[in-house]
Amino acid sequence: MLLSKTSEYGIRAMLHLAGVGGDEYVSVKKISETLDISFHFLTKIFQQLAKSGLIDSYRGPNGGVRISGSASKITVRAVVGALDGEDLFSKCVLGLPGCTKDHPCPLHEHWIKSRSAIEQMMSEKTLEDVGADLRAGGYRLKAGALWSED
Amino acid sequence: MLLSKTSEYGIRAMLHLAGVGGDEYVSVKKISETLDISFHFLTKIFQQLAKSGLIDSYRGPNGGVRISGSASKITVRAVVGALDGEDLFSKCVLGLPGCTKDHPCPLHEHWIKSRSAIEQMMSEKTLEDVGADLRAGGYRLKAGALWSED
DNA sequence: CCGTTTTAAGACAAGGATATCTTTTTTGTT
DNA sequence: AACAAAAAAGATATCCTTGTCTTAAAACGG
Repeated sequence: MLLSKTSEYGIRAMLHLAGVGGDEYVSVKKISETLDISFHFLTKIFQQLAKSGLIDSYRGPNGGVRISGSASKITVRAVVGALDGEDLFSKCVLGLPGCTKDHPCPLHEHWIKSRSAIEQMMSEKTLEDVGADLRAGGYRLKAGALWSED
Repeated sequence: MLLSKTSEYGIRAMLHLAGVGGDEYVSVKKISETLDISFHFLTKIFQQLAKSGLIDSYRGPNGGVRISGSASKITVRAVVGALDGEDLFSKCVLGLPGCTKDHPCPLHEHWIKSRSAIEQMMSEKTLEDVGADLRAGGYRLKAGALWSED
């Protein structure tokens, strides 16, 4: 599996916030119900994202979470980095420590190309871009329905 | 992590066999010591590879494992498929079931390109190719040393 | 000041991946 | 036939991810 469940859920939740737009706080409970994700698990994911500075959180009635700063400054790449760490973008495909151009595994040259392609793909996708895509329609963030039908 | 430890070890072991060349049986014990991989764990991995038809095994003195058929017909892609299954090459990056061109997640179009690039990279690497690379020198299959220094 | 809503934090449970150990079966050698 | 070498198979242990549950802390409204 490329991404952990933590990252899968975290990305979906962040993209959902981007689709909602604005700077209102949205409760984690609401998000978890909308996206069919375990509430308590999602809470912990947002706590990690808060520590990484990607979201703001606020307690009490009408509290919740929101994207921190501008959605145009946050990429899917940053969400994965905050939740799964840098391994996907830095480690050897065979798990060898210190696999570099000078001390390569047999797949090194080829893997770093694929790895860079993944990183670039995730880096050029900002939350703002995806939010606009979602509002334009035709995309899904959960199993059953289109985003607009959430 | 892109690949499981099972696949990481399995690929390294298969590439090692390709580097050795010939159709002699090599004992799993020897391979596990050469590559610093747990013997019992590697045994189970080879059992899976045997069931998938990628290796032959033979018991008793001078027994062991060897690549089944021609090393030019087996790719890294096939090893991953046998050990980790098809998920990496078929599933949605966000884990959504039924994520297709008609019912896409917001990353679908971009992800299938990266996914295909990975699959193609692994598909064009045959064990024979890598075996030749290893014998030519300069590559590693374990943490410390070059393959020729195994 | 009290009750409600919400995130924060911690404890715990289930499951799978990883790893180790033991026993069985097959094969070759003496 | 007896022994040794090696894979096959099964049992068990450890760890991390995933998921659930409970309690605490913060914020708001009456």
